[in-house]
Amino acid sequence: MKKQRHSIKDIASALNVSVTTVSFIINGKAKEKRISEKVTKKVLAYIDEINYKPNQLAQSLRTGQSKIIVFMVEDISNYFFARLARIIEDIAYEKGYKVLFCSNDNEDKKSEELIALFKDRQVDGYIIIPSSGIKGTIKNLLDENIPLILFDRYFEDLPTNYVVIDNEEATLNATNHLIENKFKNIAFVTTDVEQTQMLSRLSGYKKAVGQKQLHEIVLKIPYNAKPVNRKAIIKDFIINNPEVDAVFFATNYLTQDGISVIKEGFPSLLSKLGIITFDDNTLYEIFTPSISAVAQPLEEICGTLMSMMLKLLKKKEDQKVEKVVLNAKLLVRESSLPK
Amino acid sequence: MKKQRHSIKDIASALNVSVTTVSFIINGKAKEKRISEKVTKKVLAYIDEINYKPNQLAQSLRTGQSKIIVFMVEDISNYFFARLARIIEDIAYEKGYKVLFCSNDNEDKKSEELIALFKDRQVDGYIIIPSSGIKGTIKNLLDENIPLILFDRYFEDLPTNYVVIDNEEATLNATNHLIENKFKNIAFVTTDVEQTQMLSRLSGYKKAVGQKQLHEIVLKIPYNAKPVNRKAIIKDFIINNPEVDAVFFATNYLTQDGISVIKEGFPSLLSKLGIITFDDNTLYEIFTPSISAVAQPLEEICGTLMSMMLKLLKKKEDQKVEKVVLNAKLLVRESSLPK
DNA sequence: ATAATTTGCTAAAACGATTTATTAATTAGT
DNA sequence: ACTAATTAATAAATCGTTTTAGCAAATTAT
Repeated sequence: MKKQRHSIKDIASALNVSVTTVSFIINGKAKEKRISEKVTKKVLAYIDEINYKPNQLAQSLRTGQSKIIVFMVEDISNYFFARLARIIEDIAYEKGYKVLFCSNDNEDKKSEELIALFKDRQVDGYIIIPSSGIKGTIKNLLDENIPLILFDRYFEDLPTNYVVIDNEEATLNATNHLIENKFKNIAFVTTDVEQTQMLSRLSGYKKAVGQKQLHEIVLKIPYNAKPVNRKAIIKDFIINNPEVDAVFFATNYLTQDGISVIKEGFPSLLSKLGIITFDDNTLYEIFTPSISAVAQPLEEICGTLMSMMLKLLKKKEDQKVEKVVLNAKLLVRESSLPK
Repeated sequence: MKKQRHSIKDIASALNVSVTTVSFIINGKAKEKRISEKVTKKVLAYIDEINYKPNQLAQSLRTGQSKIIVFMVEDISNYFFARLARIIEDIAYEKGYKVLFCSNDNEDKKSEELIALFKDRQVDGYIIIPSSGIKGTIKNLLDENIPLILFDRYFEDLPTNYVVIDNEEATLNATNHLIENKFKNIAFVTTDVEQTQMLSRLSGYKKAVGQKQLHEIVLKIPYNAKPVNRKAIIKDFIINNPEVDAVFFATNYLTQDGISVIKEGFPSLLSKLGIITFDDNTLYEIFTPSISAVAQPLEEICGTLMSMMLKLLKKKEDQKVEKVVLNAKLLVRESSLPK
């Protein structure tokens, strides 16, 4: 019952031409290779008739091109990454590429395992959110001249292509927005990971409060802390800093923890506190109060990533390293307006 | 500078043995094929030394196994699907499989294009949320004896493996919960797609209100309506049905639309109305009021899917069709409790 | 009429593995 | 001492493409 898959060989023998001829025709090299109009038509017609589709595996083996790219993020179930994934997917499929998505949980071991895995599979290119300690592995990819783009964060001293947003500018603006709306004691809740994106976000906040001579109130939560512990830390922080009238959460899971703590422990604060979060979520819009967010330009990020990738895939040699910095946008909602 | 990738041939010639011998050893058939202990050790040592990894493409071409499975959902950026994807990813990678995720937007054309695409790539198995009109395509996969599991919904008259939840039971319970909490006029907001999951959800609701002799108040929103139009429809519905004291949203994007409409147009209703939504989201917990949700057992669904898939991949012949129905869980939060 | 080109097509190698069939060298059996 | 069985290894076919190198026939040039 199993339907027969056709191969070039089948076509060739059915039409009494050579495999070479068929291959040339399929690959649009008929004219260039001087295959007669007559034969070309015959073959194309037959291909159409039996609905022949080349075996991609064989093609890949021969050409060394798998037509697969890797998109590695922290956690594909996270809203921000999932949105990116979807946009990348659409562009890639349109261009004839398939995408292997994977999550590294921002862990070096996972990142390295995954990269090793993909190498055996002759993946054509990598778009990666690197965990902090895989500079070596990234450098290897670089040395092997494999198409590679980092995004969201990067390594200062590694000449890689990357696409990031101007995190400092983003938090600077957002913090200023809070200041303009009369918030005086703005806390910045972030993690302790020393990656470029987080450092820039912190630095933007510091710049803003510094310029206005306000107090820096920073809470760094250990990256590996479990949700319960993170919440406990935030709760303590709120108790110990009663002067705080606004909170800037540097990443979305912290926002979630923070709001949860406030809702449980200090419900009256929810409408009083100024709140801004980094990375938007559709649901923030329908929160009560709706939550202001720094939104990354998802389409633009993905568009840039993919057009860079396609360029890299075309000609692998002597390409200049491209560093792209895009701008985030502050979505002002109720939570950051005067109360 | 490009690092040389090693092939079996390289190993063979470096050690003065045949390619066959090396292959046997790599595949653990040394004893079975009577390769001497001595040669085996030598080869293994060398493989380890140069860190040889077989070329998966070549392997796949020869064996017909790509070690790739497809996971097709409506939209990978949707929270529910993204969560599933992540869990599937973890299980698959652990078992040596890679996953091609893709989104069909519940459109037949996309689904069919994607499936056609993957066939050329010799994908080993498919886990699919089918759009409503691809019964034919699914049947073809079935006839070709390709490992296939549908989930979330299925075709009544097609003997496919599937994993779904008991939607009827879920909405029946959830509706009863509203009734027990004194809500009398419970609206059910759903879409007009005639797929098994949506029909069952509706039927569970109808059963519940029927048993208690309450009014059926059902709003079916065209699946293809744009968010703006969906909201307009919901708004009209609210205006025209002032008796409604609770709303059951049959799927998560409708919840979003609904809350948005309520927040904008009828803010006082938000705390008065009973609300339940289908499919949970971490953020619902920290909403004000927190939103009660019917939560599907994600881990269980994915675990079942993958163990079924691995079984299918092992021995392709004469397998019984498996139909698994799991139970959802009602997460009771503020929105469905008495006011 | 002969040499040089052009046209139309193809044989065969290659990609990197797996697997079947076979060979050569030992060892065991009688 | 001669056959049978076992051990150790390998040559070659295969998966389905792409691509290089080349051949024969037809055409053009001289």
